[in-house]
Amino acid sequence: MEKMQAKSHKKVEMRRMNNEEDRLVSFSKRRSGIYRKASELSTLCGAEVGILSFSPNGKPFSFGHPCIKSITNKLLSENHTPCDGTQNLLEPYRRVRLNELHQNYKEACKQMKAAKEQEKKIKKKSLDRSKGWWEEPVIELDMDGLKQRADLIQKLHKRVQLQIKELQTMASSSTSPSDTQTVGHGRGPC
Amino acid sequence: MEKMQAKSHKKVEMRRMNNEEDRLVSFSKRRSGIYRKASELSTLCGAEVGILSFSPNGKPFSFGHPCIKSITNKLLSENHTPCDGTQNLLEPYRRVRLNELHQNYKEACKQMKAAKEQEKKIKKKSLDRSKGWWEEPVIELDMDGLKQRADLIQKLHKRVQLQIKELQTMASSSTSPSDTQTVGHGRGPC
DNA sequence: GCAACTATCATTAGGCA
DNA sequence: CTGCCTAATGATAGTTG
Repeated sequence: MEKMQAKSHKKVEMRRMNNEEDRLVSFSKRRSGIYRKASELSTLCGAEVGILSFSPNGKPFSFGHPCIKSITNKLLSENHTPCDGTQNLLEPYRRVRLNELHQNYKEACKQMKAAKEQEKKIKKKSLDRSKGWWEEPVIELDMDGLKQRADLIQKLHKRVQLQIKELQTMASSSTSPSDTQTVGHGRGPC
Repeated sequence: MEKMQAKSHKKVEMRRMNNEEDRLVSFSKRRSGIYRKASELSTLCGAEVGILSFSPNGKPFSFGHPCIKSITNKLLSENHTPCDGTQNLLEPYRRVRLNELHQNYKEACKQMKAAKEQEKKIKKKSLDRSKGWWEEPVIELDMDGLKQRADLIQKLHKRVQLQIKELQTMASSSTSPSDTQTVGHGRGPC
């Protein structure tokens, strides 16, 4: 069929697209673009980048270079001494304290990761590998595997949750009562 | 001063830049670009995006739209019913199980957030506000405040950690022994 | 849904402040 | 580290398989 002179695109307004499908398509394309950018940033500059996003439909995606896990770990453990000749940001003393505080986060993250791995594995079975190394859709669960796992963890979870609630209470009473604001663009209620 | 005919840029090779300063400059510029892209993605498509990155020097930056916190929360709670007419990905039954599992993660995250908030507040005091609403450097801690907080949390942490370790052990024994691999680009050892 | 295409728009390297 | 500048590269809307 003869190729029509592609009308190419107009300047796009920066506001929520009206058409649902357009939003999804644009999301896919632009997400790819951002992943490429992030990858380049990492390669060119030696930085580490992690991205977590939700599609308009609420479908979650994640990206990491070298991998999401190392990003989250690095955020808190900081056990290595990278190219920090110039930065004296976290002194050893503070770091020790921070590390201890952050253990909680790391450990809990492992649980999440494990769950996500399972989802990923299942999803990946029916996934085209050549799509791109950087994309890891995290959806759709294996019913049986997850149920077993959830039952198991659920029991433990209840115990842990009690402990954590205690921790929450004491911690919040030692600081300002309303210390949970974040910056962000603040489009909606946080 | 007369403007020199800007030599403009050559095609850039996709490999780690040799010059350290170039890397830092490029990191800043490209990071800004990625943030803009993420913001656009969010605005145009109604998606939620969170980005965590480390500069070549290890300096951490985060970005979130509408805010980082809502992203991490949304990842796990999923209490709302968005535009999911087409997706039947997580059925109610599975979601309940998942929610319980994810409570752990959320609670632990709160601790982290609280700590990060504190860092941020302190840092923000001496920070140029006009730089941009989307950037939140998370560095440099308040010695006294953090110490107090850390001492408190440390005690509780130890108790919780024990519980979590149990949870870890039981969980991993119920799945494959080596279930902690992640995808990512895998540049270095994960 | 993604892949290819291409005319247009958008980002950015490099230089300087 | 960021902003401004310009020319050059890069991303992508709109369309077709």
